Amino acid sequence: MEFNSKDITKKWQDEWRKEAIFEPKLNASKKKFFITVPFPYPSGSMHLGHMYTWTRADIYARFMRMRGYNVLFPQAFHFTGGPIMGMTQKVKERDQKTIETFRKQGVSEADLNRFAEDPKALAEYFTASFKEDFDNIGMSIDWRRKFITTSLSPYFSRFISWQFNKLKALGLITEGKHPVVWCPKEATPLGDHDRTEGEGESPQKFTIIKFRYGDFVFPAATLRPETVFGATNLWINPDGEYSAVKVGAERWIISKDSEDKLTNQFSSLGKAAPVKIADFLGKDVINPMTGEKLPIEPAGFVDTKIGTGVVMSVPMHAPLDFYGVSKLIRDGHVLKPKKVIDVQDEKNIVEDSIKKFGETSEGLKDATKFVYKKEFNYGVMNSNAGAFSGIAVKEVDGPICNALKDKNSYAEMYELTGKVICRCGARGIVKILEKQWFIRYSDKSWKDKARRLIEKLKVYPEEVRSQLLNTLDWLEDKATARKGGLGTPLPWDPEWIIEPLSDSTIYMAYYTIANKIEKLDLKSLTDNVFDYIFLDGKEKPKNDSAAFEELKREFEYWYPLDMRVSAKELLQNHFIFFLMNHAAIFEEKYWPRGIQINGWLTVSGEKLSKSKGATLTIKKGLETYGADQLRMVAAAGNGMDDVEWDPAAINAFDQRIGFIFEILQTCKNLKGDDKLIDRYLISKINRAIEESTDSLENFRYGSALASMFFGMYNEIKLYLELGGDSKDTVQRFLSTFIKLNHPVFPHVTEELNRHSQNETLLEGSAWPSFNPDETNALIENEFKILLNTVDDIKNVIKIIKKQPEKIAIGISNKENFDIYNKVVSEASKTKNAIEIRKNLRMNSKLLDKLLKNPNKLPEMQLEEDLENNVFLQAVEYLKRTFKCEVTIERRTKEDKSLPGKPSINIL
RNA sequence: GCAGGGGUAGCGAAGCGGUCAAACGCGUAAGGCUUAGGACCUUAUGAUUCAGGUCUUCGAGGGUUCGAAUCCCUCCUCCUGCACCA
Repeated sequence: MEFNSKDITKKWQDEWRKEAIFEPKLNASKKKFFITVPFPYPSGSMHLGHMYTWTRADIYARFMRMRGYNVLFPQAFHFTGGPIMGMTQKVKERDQKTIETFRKQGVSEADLNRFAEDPKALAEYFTASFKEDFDNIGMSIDWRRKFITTSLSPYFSRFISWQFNKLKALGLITEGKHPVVWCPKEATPLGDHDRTEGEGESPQKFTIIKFRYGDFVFPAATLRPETVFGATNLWINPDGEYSAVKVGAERWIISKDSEDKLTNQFSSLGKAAPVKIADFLGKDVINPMTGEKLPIEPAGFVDTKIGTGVVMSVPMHAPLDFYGVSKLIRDGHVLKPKKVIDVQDEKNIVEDSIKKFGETSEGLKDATKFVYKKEFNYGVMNSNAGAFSGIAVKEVDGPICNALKDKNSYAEMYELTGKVICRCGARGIVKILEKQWFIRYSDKSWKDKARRLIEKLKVYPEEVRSQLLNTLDWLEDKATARKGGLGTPLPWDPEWIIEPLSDSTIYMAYYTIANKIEKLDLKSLTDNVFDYIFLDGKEKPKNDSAAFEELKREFEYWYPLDMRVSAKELLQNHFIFFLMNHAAIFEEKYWPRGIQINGWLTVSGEKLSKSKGATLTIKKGLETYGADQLRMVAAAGNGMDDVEWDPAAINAFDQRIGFIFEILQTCKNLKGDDKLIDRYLISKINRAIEESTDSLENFRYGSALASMFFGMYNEIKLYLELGGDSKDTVQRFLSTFIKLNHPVFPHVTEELNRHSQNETLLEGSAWPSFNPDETNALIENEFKILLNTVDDIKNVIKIIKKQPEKIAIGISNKENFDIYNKVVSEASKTKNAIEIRKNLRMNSKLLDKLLKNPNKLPEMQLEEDLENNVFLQAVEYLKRTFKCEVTIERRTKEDKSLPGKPSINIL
């Protein structure tokens, strides 16, 4: 009988659906397990890269189902934000690449026309396409709970409104201003993906210190306000163009180049009038912190494009300033440089660093970096810093800025960390958005709560935990709404639409009620109702109370979320928000319990992108390879490793499954008795159960596969080769193999299971249990010795280059075994060969040999009889392998035989 | 720049203080099967030796230890994220 794994896929999918196995019901007597994957954007066809993460989740869902859990694995779709609108726009503009991709994926011209008109049509088309692909690849998803986001889905929108009202009531939403990278031509924020140049560049805050000269203010922009105590003078570029600008009641002198920039950052900026900067040279300004008079000096190195074009000179802490000031002093100016920061072991850090890096402009730049870093990390303010003396540089920024504010000498501005060019060609600038809604992720007590959550969380792989905790440290407030795109409006300010990373943080709770809530009257769903359902709100809603009670029971049964599965790029954004929002809104008992982070599926080392994805769609993959075959790819990775798409590996699957099927059919005819090899195989079966259970549980699917699939396959082959022929053992093997592999290869294993006269579905059947009493390390070890000996014999035959007539294998004598076992027991106490020899007090060649290499001390006890029997029972196998007479003898006197290493005589 | 994670055979990887020349998979080679190819089966796949031996490797360099791919330090290099962008 032929076994075609592709033909049976649909059959079993239908069977599972018919039994509604993926649609779990509340069952208080059963442990539940709730697992999710972040919802996808249905803005194109699903490709193999998508499949990777979902398959990993599905394997877990099926694994837990077999272990007796009531598993909920729902899936919704994200319509919020730009991706879907973006695609619509591209179709509308007839973007060639997009149109081509869609056509390849089988989108008709009529559909394309609909997409151009309506983002919803596009999203719904691909939602259906995703769902179909999910089903075809065997995802055990509960589709009753499917929903979409945005105001297109009023019930979900209501839920999001509740969430945001809740955050606001908790004081976690504020309104404020915010610097963004901005395209002046398109008048929109410039995200990384909108740039042709300058990815990763961001606004950097500069402190502006106001130095006054009469009515004028010289605003020096600096990254290091703490050095103000050591300022000797100001620098301006004598060849630069400068202007006087009204800022409030003040008149600022700034470079002409910085006018535009500041216009976007200061709403109160007045008209600019050019000034002759040379007129100010040599005039004295007042240092607001020290009251000292500082002269304005010329310097060609001042870049009028950076900051305000006015620079504070701090020679003892800035190599460039040191260089300039030294020159002035040589020319007879009276300037008195002073140090305000001390760093241990660095007396003259600026001078030394200039010597080290050289006086070229490149060298001075490097020296500057070096000094900044050193002083920031290790510096302490000294007595020249007055009240700030003794404070570490790291901590002093805030207090000094406050002091400057008190003296009305503080302002701030932003500068890009590098050049940014928009796709439209315009050069990006920093703009301060004056009115913007924020989630206060910087809130310290909120972070503390989140920290507690993360410490209790199960994290796979474990390394991810420290990354989450570290992310908390730098996490700042996040803008949470914007003016355009799809989404749910902010309930109190509906001009603003909640952005995608913010409306996807606690929606897993919505899954628990998604299949029931839409039957209720939308109008009845007040915030009080959600409070009642999710937060145990005191106030029991009056209308429809039975229905609400039911929702509450569902939530309380299924929550918290047990596992969230996703790829590594979401870790420091989505996951951190997801965890923080749960910490803020839900009671501790409903905090998430686990997350899994995986890598990507790569092709020639690169992540599957939209363009590559177009050719590696699920539909194509299913046609070419089959569902279980694709699933095997997802099971290849451990931890956060990326997995390379390797279709060649799929051969290994078909071939081995074919072999298992063959055994399944022939094993009925077996009639043998139990032998040592049966005990060996039973022991190995138990090892496979133990190992693969542990690996699956920890999302180490690559290891699980090596054990339960490849490992078990190799063991049954060995068993049969060594003459194993017990029907019971083989059937035991088969049923274990089939069950262990079911989470990864659900279709094929159901088929194999049915062929073994088993009428019940594997889905829902019990996971094999590990029985330590059936393992036998001694026997396993002896079979390993047998195989090693076979290798040795082959090796020798190769060397002597002749077909042997007879092979005599000698098992070592009792005396040797005794010595060997004594060494083993000593070696369990100490690995020190000298000590072992001291403890054993005996002379023996064997002992010398065993102790020769302390790295290779024997670790496992051996039994003479067992070794003898294993070889005796393998005689037929040995004869077959070497095609000659083979004898097994016990050696009474010394020959080359050692315990665990029989002697070989080839004649 | 900051934070986190990696660098092991031709490739993907396992091992994370002691039977490690390195599981498992892929690839490659030889033989078998076949009209032939594919598939499949068997064997080999660090170097050297030619009676089961020996030597050398785990990004580079130092250190700790009887013993290090595994622990510590320095350096090189790759990947991920750094927010209004999903």
